[in-house]
Formats: sequence, structure tokens, C-alpha cells
Amino acid sequence: MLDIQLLRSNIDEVAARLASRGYTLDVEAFNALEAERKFLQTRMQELQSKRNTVSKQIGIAKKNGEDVSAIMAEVATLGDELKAAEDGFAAVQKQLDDWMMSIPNLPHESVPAGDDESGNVEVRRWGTPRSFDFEVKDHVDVGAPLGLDFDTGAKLSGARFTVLKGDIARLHRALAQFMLNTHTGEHGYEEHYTPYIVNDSALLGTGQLPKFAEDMFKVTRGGEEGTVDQYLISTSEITLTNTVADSILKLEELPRKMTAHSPCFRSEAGSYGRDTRGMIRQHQFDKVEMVRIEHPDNSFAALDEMVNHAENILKALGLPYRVITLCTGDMGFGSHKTFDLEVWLPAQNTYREISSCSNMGDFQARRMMARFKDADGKNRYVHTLNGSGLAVGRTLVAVLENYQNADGSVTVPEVLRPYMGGKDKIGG
RNA sequence: GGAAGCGUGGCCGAGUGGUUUAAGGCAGCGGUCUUGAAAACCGCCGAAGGUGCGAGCCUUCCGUGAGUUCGAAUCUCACCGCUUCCGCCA
Repeated sequence: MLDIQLLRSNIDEVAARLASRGYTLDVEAFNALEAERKFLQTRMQELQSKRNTVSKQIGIAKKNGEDVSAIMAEVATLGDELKAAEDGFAAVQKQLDDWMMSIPNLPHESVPAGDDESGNVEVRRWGTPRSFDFEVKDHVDVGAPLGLDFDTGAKLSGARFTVLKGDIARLHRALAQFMLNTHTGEHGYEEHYTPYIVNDSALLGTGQLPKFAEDMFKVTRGGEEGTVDQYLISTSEITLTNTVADSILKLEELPRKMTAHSPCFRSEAGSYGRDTRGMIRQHQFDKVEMVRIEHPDNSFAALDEMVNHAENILKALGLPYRVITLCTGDMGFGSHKTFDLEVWLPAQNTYREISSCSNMGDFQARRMMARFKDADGKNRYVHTLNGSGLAVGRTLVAVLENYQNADGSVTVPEVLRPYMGGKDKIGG
């Protein structure tokens, strides 16, 4: 959520910066609604003040044994008036709140301008794509004989669900274990295990709601809707970041660095035709997530550091990749600045997204009331960051494709061998 | 699933319709004292919002939401959460 003070004082500048990411802010309508809010709030508060004063007088008079019928008659209609004023204000305030919750974050000034992914800027590359002296297969063909089973996944749950068996299931687990161990052991993140079902309030906090409900899986208990809406998490960014919701951290509690391995559930509404083959785009996939709660002065340094942490995983696995800066038009709803990591997939002869690392600034903190007490004793919003480190399913895809051999086997990257019972290859 | 109890500031805890502007304590911050520290004493010490150049003034918040009342932490209803006992269960 943006700072409403900023909209009151600098709305034209805000509108211009939002336009750069493709969001049109109706300045006139906002100003009109805000003026109405101001009028209604002032009137309501005057009436509340009057009620308080008069009620206090009645209390004193009664205590002194005086006759209060005159005062009582005077305020006979005050209750109804006040109720109407409060209802009127609440309705306008809700409109304003709903609007504020649906406005995306402002891009940082260093974010390149652009309408879509063609405006993204490559920052650096690492590794050299391997040259093959045989015909390269994609991960579907490499994986099928090794236990990558799309048919059974579809039988159980429909399209975009996959069953892993045998060594390939173990390789998938090995990847997650390696990532988690690296982030906890070498990068200083605290391991978390968190719920996979969350209340709508958590999703409002991180920004999946109210705008993106169609991307989520909603769940019911015993087939009945509860009093609060609940959803499967689409990323553990949701649970990790919301751990600091409604709290005021001490200065020395910053930064807080958290990581978790979790499944992620996404409806993939609006991407029906895309990536239908293979396990690039699934309704359920595993991800090791990094989340950082930072002092505002440190959040960009933290972003660079977190990108490096994600890169370290790819380097350790020997997977070629590149880092790109997302342009204004390609960034996510709540992002202030985002770097994507794209891994080399030889069968597609291109780089594909495997991690996304974002500095959300105070956007999520304001929505979830996550603050810290600064050196002057003032409460300020923290900055929140999140990044994949990495998407496990896509990392498995990358390993299968990049490490495939002519005989149909797949070499196990060295760092994973301890997790594979010492095996140096699977299949073949 | 059955039964009972409990939700008050960072923490503990008083408060069962009327100057509550939420007592008191702990923690924290500032000061006095001290060579320094501790102890003691004095003072400060919740959050959100509105309005104003500003000192300030005003409003809201006692799990959440409705309701009763001139007036609600206090009364009513619903919901959420926690604790204990019984049953069931990985």
C-alpha cells in the first residue's frame, strides 16, 4: 500500500510513476473521494466529541442528584445523528481503503522503464552453456525413463500435476535439502516450517489479495465455507513475511533473515496455453524461499546480497544463468525493484526464470503494520524482501537437461551426491 | 464431538454502567546521588488517525464484529483464539 499522505500532497507525481508501470490512477476521482472523506470525518468527530461531553455532564449531574431530564431531552436525537454520520464515514473510508489496497507499488527510480518483458535489462551472465555431441532431449524425455510421470499426475489431479518416482524423486528432495542447508549454514537465514493454508488477512498483507484471488486455490473445511476465507499458499513469502505483521520490532532485531522449503499452489489462471509440456508450470511446485525484514536504509544492499545467495545455488550446481532487472511494466504488483535469475535450458535453447528477488520497500509493511522502533524512538515501517532460492521443480528441470548424457543417464552434480547416497549418476 | 474457564498496554495485573484521562507493578528511557556501578529517589514511558505553520487540539482502540444505553473494558448476541478435562485421532 502506498502512503496516502503522498497521494494527498503529490498526487500528480504518483500518478506519473504509476503510469510508468501501466497503472492509470484516476486523480480527479481520488481527490473527490478524499475531500468527501475529510468532510465526513470532521463532522463525525465533532458529533462524537459532543456526545462525550454531554454524557460526562449527565454522569456528574446524576451523581449530584440533579434533574437530568432537560439535558436528556436535548440529546435525544444525537444518537441517531451520530450513527448516520459514522455509517456515512465508514462507507467512504472503506471505498478509499479498497482503492488504496488495489494500487500497485511505485517502481524505484533505478528501475528501467518499459511496457513488458522486452524492456527488461540483462545485468550479468555466469557459466557457459555446455555443447552437446548428441541430440539434446528436453526434461520430459530425459526424465520419463527415470521416474518423471505426467500421466499418473494427470490421473490423480489433472493437468499440471506430476508424480516423481525413484531416483528422480530423490534428486528433487536432494535439491531442496541442499538449498535449505546452504541458506541456513552459509547465508545466515533461519529455517522455518510454516502453514500451507492461510487466512485472507495474510494474503492482504503480502498483496495477493484483493486483486489476484483468481491465481489462488481457495479451500473449505469439510466442504463448508468458514467465517474467514482460507487459501493454499502460492509461495512461503506469504507466511514468512506475515510473521512480522502487526508488530513493532526492536532496532536490534533487524535484519531478520528467514528461509523455508514449502510447496506452492497456483491456479495459473490466464496462462492456459503456456508451458503445457513438462513441469515448467505446475499447479503445485516446491520452492525454497528467502525473506528478509530490513531497515529501510539497508534494503537495497540486502537485495543485492539476496540475489547473490540465489546465484550461489546455481553456481554450486554448475548451471549457467543470467541476471536481469525487470522493467517497470514487468514487475509484480507489490515490487519496488526486482531481479530475476534465469537458468539455461539447452532443449529450449534459452534462459528461463528460476528465481525472482524483490525489494518490496514498505509496501507490504504498511499493509500488514510491520514496524520497528528507530534510534529516535519513532515507529517506522520495515522494508520487506523476498526471493526464490530456488524454485525446486524448475531446478530439477535444469539439472535433467544440462546434465543429460548420450546413454540416457543424468550425471548428479557433485554437491548433491551426499544427498543421493553417493551416486554420481542416475539412470542409463 | 462433549464440558468448563479465560482473552485489558512490551510483560504481569486491577477494574462488573458515569470525571477511566485504564490503578499498581515489572521492563525500558532521562535525571539526582556515586570515582564508576548497583541500590534508593524523582520524572518520562501504548497504537492508529484527523486537523493545524507550530506549541497544540480532537477522534478511535480493552480478542473481532454487531447490539442495548445520553454514556460500555464493564450488559446482550455471534464469531475468533487460548487453557483444562473427557472422547476420537497421525
